[in-house]
Amino acid sequence: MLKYNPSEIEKKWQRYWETKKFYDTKDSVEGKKNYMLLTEFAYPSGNLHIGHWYAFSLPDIRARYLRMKGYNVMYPTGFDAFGLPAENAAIKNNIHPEVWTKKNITYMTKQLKSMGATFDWSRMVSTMDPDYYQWTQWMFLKFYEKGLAYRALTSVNWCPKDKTVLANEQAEGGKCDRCGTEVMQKELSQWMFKITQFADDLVDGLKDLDWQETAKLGQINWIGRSEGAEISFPLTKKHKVLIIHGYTGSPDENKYPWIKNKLEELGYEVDIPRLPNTNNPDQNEQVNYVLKNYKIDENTILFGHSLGAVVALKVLEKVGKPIAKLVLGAMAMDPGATDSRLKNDPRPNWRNFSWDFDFEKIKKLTYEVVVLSDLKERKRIFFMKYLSEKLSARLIEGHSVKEHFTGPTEPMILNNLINSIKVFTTRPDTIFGATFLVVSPEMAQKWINTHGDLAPPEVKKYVQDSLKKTELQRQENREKTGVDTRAKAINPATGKEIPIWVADYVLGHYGTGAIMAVPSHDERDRAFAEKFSLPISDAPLRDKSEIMKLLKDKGVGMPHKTYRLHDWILSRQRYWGVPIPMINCKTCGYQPVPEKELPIKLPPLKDFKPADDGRSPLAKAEKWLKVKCPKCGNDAERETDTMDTFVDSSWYFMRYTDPKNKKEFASKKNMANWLPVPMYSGGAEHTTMHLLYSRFIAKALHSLGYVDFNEPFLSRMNRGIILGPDNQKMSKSRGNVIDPDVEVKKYGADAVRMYLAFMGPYEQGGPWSPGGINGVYRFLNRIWYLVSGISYNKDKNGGNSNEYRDLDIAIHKAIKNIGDDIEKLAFNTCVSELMKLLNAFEQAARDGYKIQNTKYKILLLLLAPFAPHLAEELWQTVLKNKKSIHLESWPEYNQEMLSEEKIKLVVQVNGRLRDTLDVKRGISENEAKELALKSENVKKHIEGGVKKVIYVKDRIINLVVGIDLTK
RNA sequence: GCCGCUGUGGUGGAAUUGGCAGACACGUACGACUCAAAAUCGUAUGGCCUCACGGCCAUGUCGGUUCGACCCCGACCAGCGGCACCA
Repeated sequence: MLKYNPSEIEKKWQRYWETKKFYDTKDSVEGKKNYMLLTEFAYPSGNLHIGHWYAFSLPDIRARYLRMKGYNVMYPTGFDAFGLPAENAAIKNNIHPEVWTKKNITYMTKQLKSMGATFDWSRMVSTMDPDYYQWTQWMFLKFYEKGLAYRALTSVNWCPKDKTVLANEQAEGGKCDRCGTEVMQKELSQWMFKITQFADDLVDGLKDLDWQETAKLGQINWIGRSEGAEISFPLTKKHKVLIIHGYTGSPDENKYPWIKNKLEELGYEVDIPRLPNTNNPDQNEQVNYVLKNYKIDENTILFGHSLGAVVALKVLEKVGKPIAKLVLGAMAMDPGATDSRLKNDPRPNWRNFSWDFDFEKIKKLTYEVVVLSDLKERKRIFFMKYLSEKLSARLIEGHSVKEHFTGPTEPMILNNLINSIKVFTTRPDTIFGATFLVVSPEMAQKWINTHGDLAPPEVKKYVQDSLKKTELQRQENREKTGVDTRAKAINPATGKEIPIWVADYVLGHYGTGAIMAVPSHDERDRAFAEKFSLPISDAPLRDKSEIMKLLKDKGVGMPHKTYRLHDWILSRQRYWGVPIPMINCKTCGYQPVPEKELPIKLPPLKDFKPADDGRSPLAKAEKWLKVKCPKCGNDAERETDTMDTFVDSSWYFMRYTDPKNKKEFASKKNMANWLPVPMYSGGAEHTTMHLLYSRFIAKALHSLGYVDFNEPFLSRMNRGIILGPDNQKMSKSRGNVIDPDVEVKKYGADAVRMYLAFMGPYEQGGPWSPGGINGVYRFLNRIWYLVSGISYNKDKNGGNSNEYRDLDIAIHKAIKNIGDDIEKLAFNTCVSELMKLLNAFEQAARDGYKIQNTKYKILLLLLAPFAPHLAEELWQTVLKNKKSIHLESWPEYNQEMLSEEKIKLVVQVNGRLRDTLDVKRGISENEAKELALKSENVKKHIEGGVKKVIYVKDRIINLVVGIDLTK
């Protein structure tokens, strides 16, 4: 008898399966349902670790099982090939990232093949392949077209060591997640994806997904939706409001008298110039009229409505001095661009209005710009968005407003005219206890930018100092700091005047960047109030909806949602990534690369180290860099930043469905064959990154009509982590690393796979136990000897089915339980079942039964997904089957076999076990009672007399004695 | 601080979801084989009392609901994870 030699048989069968292309998946197969089993593809770090085995070999059990159940199963894999570690390793070893990465891919492919998994290598994708990243670039362009990708100046996480920007998700706890260096805040212009546009959908969409609760909650926490209200606290400083009416308008027109009246009630001074020639306006004439007759300074709030907004912008541009606030309501559009009504307007002066503004200049002249959209015409909304982007303005979309703001009362305008500090709160019901306001240093800085002269020096100093600090430094010091701005606001609920402070415990990037402080209800506010002796009010709570109604009626508060989630900053100042397909032209600004020029290939570069000025190494690729502007044809430069690799990896599963497509990232038809992914397993560390990004990309593509699904992953299993034998995280320094190659050499791939399956629940992981894998290895040996020890044609006497009944029952139970448990991904209990089944076989053999060939076959079929090599070897070599075991069907179980005729009935007295009876299945309560009462041990315990009998058929009979049931 | 998860033998873990707690393994002890060891096979293995039949205790702690609770409810303790000066 030959010994079980895994390394020999495993190589043999791996070659056999590969040559026969067993696992190259067809797009569809007649009569079979498609099933894509997705696991996160690997980063080509250079070596497979035990975690990879856990990630890939366990889902493979399910893949093999589903194949046997008749599915057309795709089990794809690939490589997430771009990224920082490749570049760092490359720099360290003085080898090109591409060479390094390709070498790793080759080596890891070999390692992956040693698992004996059913990977479909014909569909392998690698994100560094231009055929792949051309579509990553294409998606960027499509997103750019629709405003889902944009460039903006933001405060970003900057790693001084890696010299690159990091997403919030990559800078958790204020440390770079690659190198651990403390992250700094830096103001940079970056490309971003508008993931916040889908924030609600990303939260609400989870409801219908079959994901682990922990994964769902992780995302919900990360998105951090808070529902509350945005409330305006008017400043006590009385401003002058200058209202510029629109085309054919006048100070007497609809809402103006009402607004004027209301503002004056609040103590504002209001001017509404009666503009000359309102029915046939001339821009210069109107602008000059305003400039001549009205004083405009830092106390002025300027409001322009419709065509008046155009006048207002020109007025401000000409004044050239800061004003308090600029409000543009329902602004008329550039006639050349969109509005045919204007274009065809017969009045020549109208058309001669200039829409050419120096937006940068205007931005610097205002502390705050608000754009009010009337939300009635789509073109107009588009223009309002454009305008608010140009001016970095708050865009307020009107709800239930009169068309073009022509109602006799317009609270939305009034509310936004008042110069106020807006706060976000989840507790509007505490507003009566709000005794001061606190603004963040970021918000204060904006105000200082335009009104620097007015700010007290200690405020300037405090703001400067705190903005220098990193996020981490600001959070380290929990002791409250802050200064009084000396400005005052009115609490709109109490009407009382309250101070405004600036303090760094208020964050600039959350909510409005300012809070109403309620020391009586908020610990932080209390600590602050106590430290600086600010008033604390014990005003009682009010009913939330009552408060909201009050604030709404006053026009100072609206329900509002805020998110912790920020837009996805995807620019990376790095070489080893996908170039962002944009061109920067001095005259035309950023222009998209024409689609037909894709892919923009990463230029070969010898020196790919990041520059000290923070510019991407791509800036050194001079030939590549210099291009013509696609719009004006003048000299221009390519964008030198590359994309965050999470962009690459957020759509790779779509490519699996159509990996060779040259015309699309994947055809809708092919995607329909496989997507959305029914089952995705991977690491819990990706909950708030990869999984969230992928969901966003899918939703964005869906909204643009390129994919038919809105959620990419219907179910998700986060797998656990394999720890070292010492129950600690594996690490070289601890010396507790288990090398899968070593284990495979010692015990074989089958044993490694099966032990990983056996060690515990998949979502839990656990410590690697050398004894544990040895136990599994022993089990495989026992199978080997059991099956290869049989001799044929000796089962002639085995026809007596009664003799085989115990074994048959064990077999049928195993078929059912293993199938059920694989479906549940409860691999550990599957292995237990297989062990029990082997015990039953061995018991039968020990009892002298001759075991039929067909029974061994079932044993091997059940084993096949778990130990595919051993099962194949015994199936073909020992049992002499011509066809591979992996082309066989999963065996059927016989329901009758599962319900044994004889069962053990548990007899309890007062719920305590007193005896077990061997009885026939299905006996009646009376029969059971009679039998139970005969039991000697039961008799001893029922002396008080049986008061009540609980009978659960085929399970238990419980005799209740001496308990007063009337109580 | 908020949210969530988990507590079962010496160890990893089972338990048909309210019906025999500890399946299946690891480990340990003893035995068989062996000159011996390893490997393999067999027996035992939650604790306490008992020669035994059997009994009592036992699923983090305390209490409750129930004929009956690892499972449901309440309070607490411990560990892990996510978020965190997020208003």
